[in-house]
Amino acid sequence: MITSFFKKKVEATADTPAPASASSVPRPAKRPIDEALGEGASKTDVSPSEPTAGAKAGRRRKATIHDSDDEDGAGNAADTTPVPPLPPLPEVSNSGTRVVAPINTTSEPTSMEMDETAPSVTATAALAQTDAKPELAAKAAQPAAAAGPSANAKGKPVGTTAAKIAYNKYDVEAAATWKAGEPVPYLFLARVFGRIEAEPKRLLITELMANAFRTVIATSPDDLLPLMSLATNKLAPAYEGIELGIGDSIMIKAVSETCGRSVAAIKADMEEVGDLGEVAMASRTKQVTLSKPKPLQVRGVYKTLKEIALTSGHEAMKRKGDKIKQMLVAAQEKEAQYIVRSLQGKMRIGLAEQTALVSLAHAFVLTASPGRDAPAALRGEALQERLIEAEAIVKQVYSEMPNYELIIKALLAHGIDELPQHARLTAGVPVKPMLAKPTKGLSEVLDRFSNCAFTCEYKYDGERAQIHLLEGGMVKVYSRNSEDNTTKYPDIAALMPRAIKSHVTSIILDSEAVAVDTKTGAILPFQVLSTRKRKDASVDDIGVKVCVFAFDLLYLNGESYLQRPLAERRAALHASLQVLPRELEFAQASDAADVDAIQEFLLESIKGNCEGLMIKTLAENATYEPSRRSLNWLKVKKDYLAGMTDSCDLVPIGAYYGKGKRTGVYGAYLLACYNPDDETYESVCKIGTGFNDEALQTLHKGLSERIIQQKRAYYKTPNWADSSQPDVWFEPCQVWEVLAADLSISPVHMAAAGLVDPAKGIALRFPRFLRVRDDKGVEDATSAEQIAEMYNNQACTKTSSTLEGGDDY
DNA sequence: GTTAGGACCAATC
DNA sequence: CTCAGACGAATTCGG
DNA sequence: CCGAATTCGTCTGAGGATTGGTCCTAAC
Repeated sequence: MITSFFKKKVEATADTPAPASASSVPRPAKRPIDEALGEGASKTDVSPSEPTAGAKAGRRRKATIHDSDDEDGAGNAADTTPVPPLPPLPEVSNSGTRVVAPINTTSEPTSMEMDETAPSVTATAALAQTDAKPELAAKAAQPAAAAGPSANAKGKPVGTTAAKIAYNKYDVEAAATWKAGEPVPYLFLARVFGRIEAEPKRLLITELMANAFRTVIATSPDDLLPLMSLATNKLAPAYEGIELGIGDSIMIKAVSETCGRSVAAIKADMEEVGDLGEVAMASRTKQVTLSKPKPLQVRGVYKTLKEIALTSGHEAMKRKGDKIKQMLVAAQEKEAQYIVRSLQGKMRIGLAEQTALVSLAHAFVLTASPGRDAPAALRGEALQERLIEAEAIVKQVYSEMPNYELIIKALLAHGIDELPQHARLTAGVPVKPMLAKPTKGLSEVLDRFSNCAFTCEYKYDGERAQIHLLEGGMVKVYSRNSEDNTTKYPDIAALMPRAIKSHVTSIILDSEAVAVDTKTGAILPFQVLSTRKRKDASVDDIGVKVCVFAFDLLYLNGESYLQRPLAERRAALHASLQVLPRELEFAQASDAADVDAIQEFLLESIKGNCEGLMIKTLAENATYEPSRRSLNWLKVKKDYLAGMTDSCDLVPIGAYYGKGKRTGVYGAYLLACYNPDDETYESVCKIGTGFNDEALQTLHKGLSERIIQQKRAYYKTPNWADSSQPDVWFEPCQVWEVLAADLSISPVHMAAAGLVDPAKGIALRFPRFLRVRDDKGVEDATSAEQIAEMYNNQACTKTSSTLEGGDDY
């Protein structure tokens, strides 16, 4: 019966909806910041909370390329500034030529020139009033005009091995308004961030950041670590466990208090603007401050953020709040915006770790270092090769030693080429784990690995555990994100000495920690694992037992195994450990290459309460190098398999305003199933992924017409705090097809409450939007009873396994 | 002063 | 964890 | 064979359920 239900779903999914061409709705990746927000004092001010501003923001949001060009043009006009001191921005070389999207042939020729001269200058107040010296702009414009749009500065045709990033025309020293050795003003960084945020091209972003690094290296190298940390929003290595303890709620309060505005007013602005940082900046700019506080410094902001993170105990929130307010009060231009974003943990400027690492590498190539040619000696292709080489070194080193402090110290002291000798893989320091790329099915896997040896392993539904055994016997356990989980897993620490064979003195292994029933040995669901104590657990009172399923070896007896092929690493793994049943085992693996055998193996894995398979090459391209190819493994999860899916038809009953790039549309919806027994709609999950831009627009438009003032009496929805309640409610009017990986007993959602658990309802795990079901009425939505049935039908829920769903494909 | 519950956060997937 | 969009590089197509 | 078109890989930032830990507040 259930199978037939699934079958029905499969058919339903088969007829594809007309795919919307993404080009039909040109939405710029980055919305230029609204002028109204930046210009506080100088212009007739329009508060963002006022309706006019909202309308304006809305228009801007749909801006096409034209608008961005306008922005560029406006930014070109240099200005004077009332706010000293003003460090000049690093100048970008004009290697990049804007390639206007082929669909949009309407852009004017002017866009080119504008772009060449000042690719990232926008009309924001902060940047409009920059120092962009006219001479500089003119200088930059000239060679560009001469070279033409499809050639780089040297006039070489684009396409061959033309310069990736030219790195000309940046006067490292002149960019600094501070004297060498003095602290770098935070304003310098804030302006760089501003330019980066306005720049969609990654190569130019890389260049902007690299130039900022160059200037700081040349003048105040002590500030390089703070700079890197602020740019990537990492206060300390993950394994040191330093957390800000600040979230949106606290930030909203802090902003409202600093700016003397109500929380409600801030929230109202958020609806329009979609970014608390911008709201803070706008509110600050409008404030009249009597005494001017000392300008913020890069190292000062960094230090304060760390202090905030380390604040704990009685009145901690108050003390954190005070520090935040201090910074915000001292903030000028866009400083407030980026301070707020740092505290929120989302810089959203289009530059993240990977790009920052590249910039860092490039900066050191372009800076004279011990035993290296002066950068001036490097030109053209030689320079490019050098940049690429440096990039690889830095990324590689970072993946083996994810610690900016050590890397930057080593870079400053010894330069790039010596870096690997000073920051290498060590037991006790986590390695960035290798990740897997999702695939849509076995056929894709076979496609990809058609001509090389590969192996399949069970994909266990637990938690990644990178286990280090150090010389001397100490054991450390790290998570997927390099957090130190040692005190969470004293049981793993205890089993390691028993598991290693006698020749092993130190080892790093990669594994999945999975909850198991010690009596039966059965694998338990992830939900059970997550109830384990997280900190300072003691071996004696561990409620949930764990079995470690080891699948890789990265390091053995002082030697790195990262460069060796998987076949070899796996052999060493098996040779180094002995199985301790229900405590440490090897991941179930099969080297079979024929389709039927793999299919069978996949089915078995699912019957064994696993998520599916991991597929990895054994010999070629089989090293453990997350830096070079982070997704060299493939995963086949059961929810991608036709016939094994949990697909539902659900009704959107509420929605949340989107933030960031979803500003102006709903960012997420609350979905419900239908319970015909008492004619209610019971919430089963929120959903915020699977929509393309067009769907976001259409759904927003369509459902905005169905808003009701209050939620209906027959909506059974979570008992959330006010701050989590949907921003709007809808009448039941649409049915959406939604895919999920699993169903879980929910502490908040209401679906099928009473049918499986006496009080709790059921929720979807990893829900994603597939399409609107125009063919279904709201009362044809998946019923509460069906949800319960689907829950009970899951492999891990079943007692007597009758999972013979193989017939479905 | 102590404790219980709630709000919020950070972490896993 | 899932997903979409953007850029840039690689590869394929067509004259 | 070269330039244009297309595909592919990488990176970023939107968003999900669920849990334990921390701090605050209100009641005792």
